[in-house]
Amino acid sequence: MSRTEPASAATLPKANRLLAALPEATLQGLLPTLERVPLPLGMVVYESGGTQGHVYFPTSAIVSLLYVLADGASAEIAVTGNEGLVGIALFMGGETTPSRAVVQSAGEGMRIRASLLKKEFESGGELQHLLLRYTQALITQMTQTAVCNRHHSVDQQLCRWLLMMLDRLPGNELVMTQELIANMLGVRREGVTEAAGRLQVEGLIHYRRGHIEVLNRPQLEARVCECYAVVKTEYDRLLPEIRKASTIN
Amino acid sequence: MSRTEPASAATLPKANRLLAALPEATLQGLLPTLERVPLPLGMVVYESGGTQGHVYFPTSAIVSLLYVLADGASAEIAVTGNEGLVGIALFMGGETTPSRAVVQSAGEGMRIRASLLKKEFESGGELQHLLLRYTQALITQMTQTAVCNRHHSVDQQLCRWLLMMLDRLPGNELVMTQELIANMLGVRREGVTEAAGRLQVEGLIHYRRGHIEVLNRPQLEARVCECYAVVKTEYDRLLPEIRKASTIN
DNA sequence: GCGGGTCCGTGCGGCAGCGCACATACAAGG
DNA sequence: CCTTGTATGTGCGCTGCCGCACGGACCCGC
Repeated sequence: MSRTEPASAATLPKANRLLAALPEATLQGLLPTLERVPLPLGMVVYESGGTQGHVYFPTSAIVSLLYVLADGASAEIAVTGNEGLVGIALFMGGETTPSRAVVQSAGEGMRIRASLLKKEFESGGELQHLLLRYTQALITQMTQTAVCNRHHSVDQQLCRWLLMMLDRLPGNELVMTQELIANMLGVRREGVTEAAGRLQVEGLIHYRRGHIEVLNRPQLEARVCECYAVVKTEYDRLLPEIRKASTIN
Repeated sequence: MSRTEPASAATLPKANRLLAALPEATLQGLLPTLERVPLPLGMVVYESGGTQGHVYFPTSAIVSLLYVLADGASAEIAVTGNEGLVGIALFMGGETTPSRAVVQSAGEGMRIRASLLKKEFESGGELQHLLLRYTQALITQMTQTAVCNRHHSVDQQLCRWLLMMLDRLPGNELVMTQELIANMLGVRREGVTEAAGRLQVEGLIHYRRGHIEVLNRPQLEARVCECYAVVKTEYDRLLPEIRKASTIN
């Protein structure tokens, strides 16, 4: 909102830090099918088991990988912002996954035809290394989610989730209802209401109808479980190229 | 135990279905550092964050990827038997992961120097495709673990865990204490005792001090949550080469 | 400025799983 | 055969989260 992003075709890809980390020549090779796309809130980028022709690189949007059970219950598996991409199955060889990708925070992204990206990937250069290291970072996020689901309280998980979103947003306010957060965490809406209420009483956040503002990030970090730091450290270790100065604490 | 496996260097690698699926020429290229190793119960194949020079292909052993929290609590992330390999970080580019790999069921495996495997991987042939598809299958197992941890009961998770072990064992008896199972599932030992007791009363399993025998697999499958089938279906879809006739139900 | 849809707050009963404590039973080795 | 270490059974109070129900508050658009 407060950002004025230059819209030229030459600089926009750089808004995704994974694309920005590519050698210039490689990026040029991708340009033919690289296109800017809006990613509105709630858009289903990939459906579970469905095949899709494009790989998405969020620039300002945030996309969640969500698993939906047969009975309708759901759980977030991982989150991707402008540090990553959505659609690893398209170069890992499986074409699809049993999970759904949904836009959680509206914005934009770049997309590339899967066939072209795969061709570049197969040529085995820096792009391949980068995407594989990103995939490993994503794996870490997924495994840590599994552990966190098993052992940590809703309070802790809410803190973790807020911090992860914050790392992928320009400001410190997120547009998000508690109902949606509950879907992501796989808990009751009331559970989120109570946890968020506690955080608000202590002055860490302030919220109103679908908006959450983080007032005291350090306190949030003091209260979160170890899972957050583990994932963040792995991202920094595996993908030093995408480090974003503004979120290094 | 009841199997008589020929020990010749020419056929032993085939006991790992991932190795068996490789083109003969590729397998030949790996032979120089391919060696048979015992994998005794409790052996730590990889330590969290540690670097290791070999990638392991279990032939008769079962290895769990385990995450151990700072307070000592733990949770299993994924399981690997003779359908897979341990050490994906060594070709994904990260060298290590924040999780531990522990032998859960004693047996043997083959190992290869990581440098050699990585070199073959980088040459981009069928081996690369196979390992990447295996990695995607493993990702599915991890994400499903996350979902299962969030939404399903200890009873259901125990069924899932038993079936996964069964798929990777020659017979229908596993050598495993309830304490260890509890560590894997990330629950109390007593919780496993109670869940296993219920299964025994209904005649699905029989156990005694560290041994569990599955008596009625179909009933176990009827009682398990959907997570088991999702993962199994993805393994079959992504890795048709490694399909094992004896466990197709 | 008013109405209706969405979002949030709260209360209540219920239950699964936890942490703890201790009793029992089994297996292996002297 | 008996001891010892380990594995399993059971009980109890507690807590975190669930499912449900409903009241209240906010915001947007007419």
